[in-house]
Amino acid sequence: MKTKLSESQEDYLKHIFLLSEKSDENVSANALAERLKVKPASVTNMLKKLSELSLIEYVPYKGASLTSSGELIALEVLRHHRLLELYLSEMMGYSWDEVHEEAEKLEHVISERFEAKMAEQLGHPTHDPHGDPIPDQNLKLPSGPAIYPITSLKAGVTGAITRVLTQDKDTLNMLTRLSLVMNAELEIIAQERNGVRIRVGDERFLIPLELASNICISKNEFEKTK
Amino acid sequence: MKTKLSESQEDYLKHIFLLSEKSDENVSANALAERLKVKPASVTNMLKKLSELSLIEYVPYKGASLTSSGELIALEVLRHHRLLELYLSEMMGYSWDEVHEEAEKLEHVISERFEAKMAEQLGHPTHDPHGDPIPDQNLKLPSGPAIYPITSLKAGVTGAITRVLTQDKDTLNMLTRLSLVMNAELEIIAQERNGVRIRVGDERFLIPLELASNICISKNEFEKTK
DNA sequence: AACTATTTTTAGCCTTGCCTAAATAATTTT
DNA sequence: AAAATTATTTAGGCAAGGCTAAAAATAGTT
Repeated sequence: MKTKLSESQEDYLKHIFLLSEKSDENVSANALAERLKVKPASVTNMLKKLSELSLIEYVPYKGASLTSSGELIALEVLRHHRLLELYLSEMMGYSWDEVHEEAEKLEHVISERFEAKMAEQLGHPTHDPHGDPIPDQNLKLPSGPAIYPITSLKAGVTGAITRVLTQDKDTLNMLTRLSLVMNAELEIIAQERNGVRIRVGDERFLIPLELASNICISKNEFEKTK
Repeated sequence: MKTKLSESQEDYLKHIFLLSEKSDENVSANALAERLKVKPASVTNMLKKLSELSLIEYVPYKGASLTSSGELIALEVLRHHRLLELYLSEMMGYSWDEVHEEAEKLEHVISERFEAKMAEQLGHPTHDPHGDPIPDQNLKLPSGPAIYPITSLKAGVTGAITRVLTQDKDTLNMLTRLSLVMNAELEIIAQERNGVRIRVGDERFLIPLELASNICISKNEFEKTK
């Protein structure tokens, strides 16, 4: 149980974690296969191995969920990944659409020392460049202020972008061109059947639903009346 | 021929390069096996594959040497490795006995972009923390000032440490404790049968031959007589 | 030149992590 | 509830890159 896992195994655990976050249900072989760009049969194989190692609970035909030790490993990998994204972005001049790929490779390779150095130099940050939360040294996820996908907010609400739930390079690049970057102020103009109409500075956009559901803001407080 | 090599293949090429540097002869399966902590039979296998790929010239029982395309790959890996060592040391507060291990893993994983960013931030350096030369963007090794292992110098010669040919953590740590670090000024007191007697500051040491042959200095010029 | 010792190679096996094709279970439709 | 569709698992294979044991080549000694 002390043996170091393969990169592949770490990836499986990471994506089981990420998929569980969304759905609360057991993670299906199919969903994993799609994520990992691998055939479902290969997933079944790996799930059996991870189950042997007590890193997941796996009931054939019923999907998998992490055990607590599996979850710790997933969080460790996630911490690596998100610290790396921020490090690349803050310290090495990467743009937010470039960080994901590089982090994806490095996350399995860096030492605890490297992780600690990054965290230190970054001032023990709580969120990466996409607003994703970074587990702390004890692998606890930070409890940030409430954030909302812009699809869930009423017209008139304003707030700053705090999270963008995609790692797709081209999408991120597109958002950059629209000034829809981290911390950008934004107003919800209207929810419509084909998207969310918003204002950013002087510009107005109609963001298609699929994209809009990935953009999250923290609502501004009502102005304090003095 | 465009296909990316495995980490293992890259390592073979790197170590063939490093071994050729020393001896000028073909690299033997045995020497490689020892370096790579692998059995000679495994080496033979890999040499056949690398030969297939025209990355080495391999004559059974006669050892291997790099082709020019194999050498380019070795130099690329070496550039990654040495830039990483310097980056870890300069930008992340690693000590020189810690950098090797980490660089060993990262060298196969970082992108060209990462390489370029490091080089840029470090001001396109020519030597790593052990004084090893860093191939430039075009993979040319820098031609530095002449350096000499302290075993090869006469009594009375002084100079600054410019290269230390070991990556052994404990040896490096020991050298640090003795203030035998990069750029330290040093005087050769005498060559003796059991080692080289030297002075560093006020301290005098007798460095065993095996270690001494790994420590290189650039000789000080004679004081200009005005 | 012959014999011994050392290196190197061959042959066959193992594990990891992927694949395809076929079989089986679960789910949805009619 | 039976049939059809979809999801999952089983079975058998493949490539990488190690391993061991045995055979063959080279080198060193007498």
